Amino acid sequence: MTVSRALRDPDKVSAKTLEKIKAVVDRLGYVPDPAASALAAGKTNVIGVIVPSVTNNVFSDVMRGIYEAAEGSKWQIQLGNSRYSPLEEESLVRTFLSQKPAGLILSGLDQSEETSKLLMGADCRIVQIMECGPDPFDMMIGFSHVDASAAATRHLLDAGYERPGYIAARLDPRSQRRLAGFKAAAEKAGVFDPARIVTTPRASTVTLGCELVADLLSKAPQTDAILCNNDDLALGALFECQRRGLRIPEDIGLCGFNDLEMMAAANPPVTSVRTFRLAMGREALRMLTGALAGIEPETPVVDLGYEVIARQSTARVG
Amino acid sequence: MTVSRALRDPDKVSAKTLEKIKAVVDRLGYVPDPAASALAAGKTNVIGVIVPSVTNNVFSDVMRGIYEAAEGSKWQIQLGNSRYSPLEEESLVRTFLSQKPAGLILSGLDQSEETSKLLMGADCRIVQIMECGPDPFDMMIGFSHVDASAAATRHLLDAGYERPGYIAARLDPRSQRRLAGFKAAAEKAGVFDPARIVTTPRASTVTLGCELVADLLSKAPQTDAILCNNDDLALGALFECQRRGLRIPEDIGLCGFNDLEMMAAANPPVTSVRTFRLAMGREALRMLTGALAGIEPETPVVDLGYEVIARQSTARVG
DNA sequence: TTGTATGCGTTATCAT
DNA sequence: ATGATAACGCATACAA
Repeated sequence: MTVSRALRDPDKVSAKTLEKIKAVVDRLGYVPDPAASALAAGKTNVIGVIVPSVTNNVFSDVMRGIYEAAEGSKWQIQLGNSRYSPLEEESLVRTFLSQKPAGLILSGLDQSEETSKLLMGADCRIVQIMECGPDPFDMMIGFSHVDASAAATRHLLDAGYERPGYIAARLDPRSQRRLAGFKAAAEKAGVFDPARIVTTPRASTVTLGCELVADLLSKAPQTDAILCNNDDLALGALFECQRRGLRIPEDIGLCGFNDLEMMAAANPPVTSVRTFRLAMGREALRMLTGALAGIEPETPVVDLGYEVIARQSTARVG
Repeated sequence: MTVSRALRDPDKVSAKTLEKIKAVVDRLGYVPDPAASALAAGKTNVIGVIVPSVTNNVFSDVMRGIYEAAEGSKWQIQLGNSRYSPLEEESLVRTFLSQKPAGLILSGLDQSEETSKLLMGADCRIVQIMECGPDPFDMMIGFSHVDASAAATRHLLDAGYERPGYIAARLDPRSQRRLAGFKAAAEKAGVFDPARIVTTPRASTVTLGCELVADLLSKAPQTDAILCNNDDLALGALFECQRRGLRIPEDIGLCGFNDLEMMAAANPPVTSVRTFRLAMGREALRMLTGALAGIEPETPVVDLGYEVIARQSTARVG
């Protein structure tokens, strides 16, 4: 019993005993059994993280933030991949909950009915990431996708483009909200034309960016700017426009979303909407572990905002 | 006890009892406690995976392969991020082993002395991924980085380039072996010049690809082809060459490594060395779970090979 | 095929 | 500050 205390909370043991214990632990190479601990205590140091994709750059940055913030602490990150499927998400939540986790980090606002039920009854802290919305299960950190893409749209219009189009792949809930933001801003400016929207359920790739641009330009050749649902598509769009001899930004403007590192290095550099993915992961974990330590966040919902990074690809001359 | 059996091995229970049990399990929403199971059985269904980076595209593809192969099975994937640090790797191995995992998947051949000791004494199956080498702890699946980059180098020479350079970032063991492969092939052809090698300890980015090319061309302006340690650098190299008005492939040839999806979409399409990352993850998990089920692989070391995908960026005319 | 007794290694609780 | 006891929920070994 004293050993158990010494290892978990050294202050509760006299210095002398502590020393003795440490020596023996070292000599024997003793390592506590987490399973026995979990069984006896009825809880674990596991923090479950569920993301829709482990390949997508966006989520890998968030994951990195989470791992960095957890580094060296007692918290164990456990990663689940829902592959954009609400059913797989539900199954993962079930699995995680059976492990009596200390906390759960989920992506987005659109959990299924069943998942919501599980989460409401869950005896752990929860952080939703990637978006901001009105009704967090517990805590939330992200930004408004509608606002961010509306801002990007206005940037295109302010730059002098008059017939903006939109390309998107895999319409997950966040993509749909970005599309809605574009539509709202374009309608407000009186430049919305559904013929200039091209989408597909396929997953985003650079190649797909090329194809979507080809589609868009054949359907609506007058398009003079393209807002891309993410930077992979934007890179494809850049390549495809250049292959067609279109000058960027003179003939056509280009804007991405997320501001991956490559956008600044491109030729020409591509305008994008910066999002704070590393910080989001880091802060999500901090909110969670803080709450577990009894320190509640000032507000349950944290909006990290976004920033339109204007570059040459939308710097129309004249 | 019968319930325990029914849930783990339904065949050992009569159909009638099974049905009754299922009904009650459903009604009560019973979920077994993995901690209690681990404690009683002295083992778990956890498969620990340690990768050096969760951001790098290369590893995210491998991870995806692992997750896909584990989907729906009883095996629980647990991911650790060693951030290219042998010490963090050692700490992760220690943590994983305390959980009595069924298996471990590690990256590379270069575990520390201490890590090796831990692994030799470990009571679980082990798969090393990313590389092939002579002395697996247990099983191994990957390819030869030396051979792959030597093949890429020969491709450049066969295409008629005569003064190939090499750019690389973050010289982890695999990068070093790729550099060694380039050097060996270039020396063999009598075209090796250390002035045409530019490296940095910084992590690979597209922007860094631009900078390294700038460096290379200022140190060795006669360079007529660049072999890039990975595709991020290659993309940066593409942009930087184009910014400088160099024609690809006429003035300078370009070859990447890994064949990320974007290389085929680029303008011009960029030659790269294809590696089988998704398959590597998938097969690593299959080898592991197969072995756990008593089915040993035909050979402990599996070489997945590589393929030089020649594209326009090295199609020199004349 | 089903059930009983026992123990896994830790922690909560209470006592000293 | 330290220690004794019981309990956590499941699986092993064995019995019926």
